[in-house]
Amino acid sequence: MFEQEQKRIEDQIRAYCAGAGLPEPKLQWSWIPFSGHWGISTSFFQLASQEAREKGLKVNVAERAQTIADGAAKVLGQPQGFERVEAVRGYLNLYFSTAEYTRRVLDAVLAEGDQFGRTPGKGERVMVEFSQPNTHKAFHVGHLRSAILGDVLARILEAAGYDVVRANYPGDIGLHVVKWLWNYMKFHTGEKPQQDITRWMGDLYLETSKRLEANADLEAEVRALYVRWDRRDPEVVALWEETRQWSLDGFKELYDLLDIRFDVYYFNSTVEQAGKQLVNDLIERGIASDERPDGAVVVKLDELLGLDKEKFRVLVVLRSDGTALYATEDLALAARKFSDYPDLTKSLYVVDVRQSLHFQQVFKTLEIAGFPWATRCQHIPYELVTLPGNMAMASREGTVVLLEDLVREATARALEIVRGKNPDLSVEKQQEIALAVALGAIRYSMISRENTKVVTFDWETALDFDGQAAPYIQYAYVRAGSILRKWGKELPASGLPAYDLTPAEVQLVELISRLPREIQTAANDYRPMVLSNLAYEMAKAFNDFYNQCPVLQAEPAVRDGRLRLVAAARQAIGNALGVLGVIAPTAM
RNA sequence: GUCCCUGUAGCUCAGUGGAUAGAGCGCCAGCCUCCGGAGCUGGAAGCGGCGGUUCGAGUCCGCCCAGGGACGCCA
Repeated sequence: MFEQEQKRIEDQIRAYCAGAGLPEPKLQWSWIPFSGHWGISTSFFQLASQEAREKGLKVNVAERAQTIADGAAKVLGQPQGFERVEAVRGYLNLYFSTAEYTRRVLDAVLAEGDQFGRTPGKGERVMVEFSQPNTHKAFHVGHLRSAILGDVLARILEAAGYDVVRANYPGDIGLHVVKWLWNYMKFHTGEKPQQDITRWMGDLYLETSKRLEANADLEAEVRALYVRWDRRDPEVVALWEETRQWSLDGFKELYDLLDIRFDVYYFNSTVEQAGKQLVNDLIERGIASDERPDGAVVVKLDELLGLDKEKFRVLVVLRSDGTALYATEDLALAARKFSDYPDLTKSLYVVDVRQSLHFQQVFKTLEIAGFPWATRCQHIPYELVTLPGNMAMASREGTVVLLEDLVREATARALEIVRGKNPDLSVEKQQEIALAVALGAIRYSMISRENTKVVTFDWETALDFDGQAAPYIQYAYVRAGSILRKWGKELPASGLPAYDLTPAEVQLVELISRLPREIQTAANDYRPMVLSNLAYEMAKAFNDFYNQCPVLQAEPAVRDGRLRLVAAARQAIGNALGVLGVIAPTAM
């Protein structure tokens, strides 16, 4: 937003350095770090140090940097668009004309409306694969991180101008499914889930695990059933298809609840054959070694690459009995994606960090096999959601917190508060708000930290709506809307603020102005946290402003400026929440 | 054994190589005749260790310590 001014200043400083016989400066700008001040800053330490080296001088770098900064400040004088230039402790600080820049930022936000922060199309298509749920199992809080992280990543990439394809890869076949079918056929024939489908499926899975644990002899029956599946026994296939659909229906309900959608579903069961073919091709081309019947089919990556130290190790691509592994299917899936969408510039996999090596191996194998798109595949790892005591959530152990339970508890807690604060609202409206708050809080907890950090789930934190959490941001949004509703008229026309802005106001405007840039950063680094942090900071700055600066009671000239600021803050916070997939309510 | 991730306040986390390391929770003390107290103000409290690079290191490099994870037929 300030590129032109910055460029002009840079040219002047360069000219000054050239004239003073100094080396060419690099000029890295940063924001003035003192809150309540708004402007850009650069230091001359590097330049001073470089000069000393080149000229073989022994100087005090800090002093020399200050001298250079002084000189630059003198040359710049009072540049247009800035209200103050200072050289202090080796830094050159340029303070914006806050009135002018504030007007510029607010005008941009209000003109762009819900597009503010978003970047027009880049013409690049990216696929994000996320939320790979196993059918016939429960959907618990541990599964939530991939679903939400992937969804938010997709939203951020879209906002940053990418054309995003959202892909789901359900695990719809495998031993866990056959076990479930075995239990169903033996003990539950004819039963159908009525409501809470996913819970019902999960309960049956847990029951299955317990039965098999209690009696090891039953494994033989499961194996027999697996053989029937492998032969595509019509009865088994029909039951598999029917029960799989129950799971998918259940997942659909949960995704709808979470406002998560997919453009394409790749089912695990549909890439098995293609995977085996691909492996055969690798064997023929000498990339994979067929060690059957004594061993499996493997790709000796380090050997193929001529590496001395072990790095990629060995990837098993087919079992010794010829059946497919996860790796078999992943090879085919990657190819399928680029066959369906040849123009993908990136194929992202949002999968937990434990599979880092696996994906490195798969992608490297594809690269060796000569697929030109192999280098466009990238794993986006994230850490797990665990229970206190670093206990993993495991369906077969039953040590899980179900998504349904979390949403229900959180909504109940939120509803209590909403009722107390908004007794006049209809019950439906109260419930709607409570759900928005609950879902927002859940979402935020999954994306407000580094992807590589473990989320420890505990009920107390999950149900705490105070402080650094989505409800705090939603609350700031509601308060801003409340002021505008009370005002009830058109926004005042644009103009330079006719008063000196307080530090709180400057801080708020500055944060708002960052939104477009931070969305880009979040997209480039695949780090939603960058945006969730900004959203929180904007909300915090708004609450500061709200407490310190009366709007409607202020004298008209001040009031008009602040009304535009409130409207812009509301817009920016709302847009940020939108990109995070958090509902911005009108009351709460 | 090899590789990856993590280590910042009592707890949970931020912190583009740059100025005074910031939030939340919890604790203590305050703030509703004033636009919504899911809020605000103030207070106590911190970079795992040792070296190195650099004008400058929480940040980069090396080694160590601690926790977690992955390492040929689980997904």
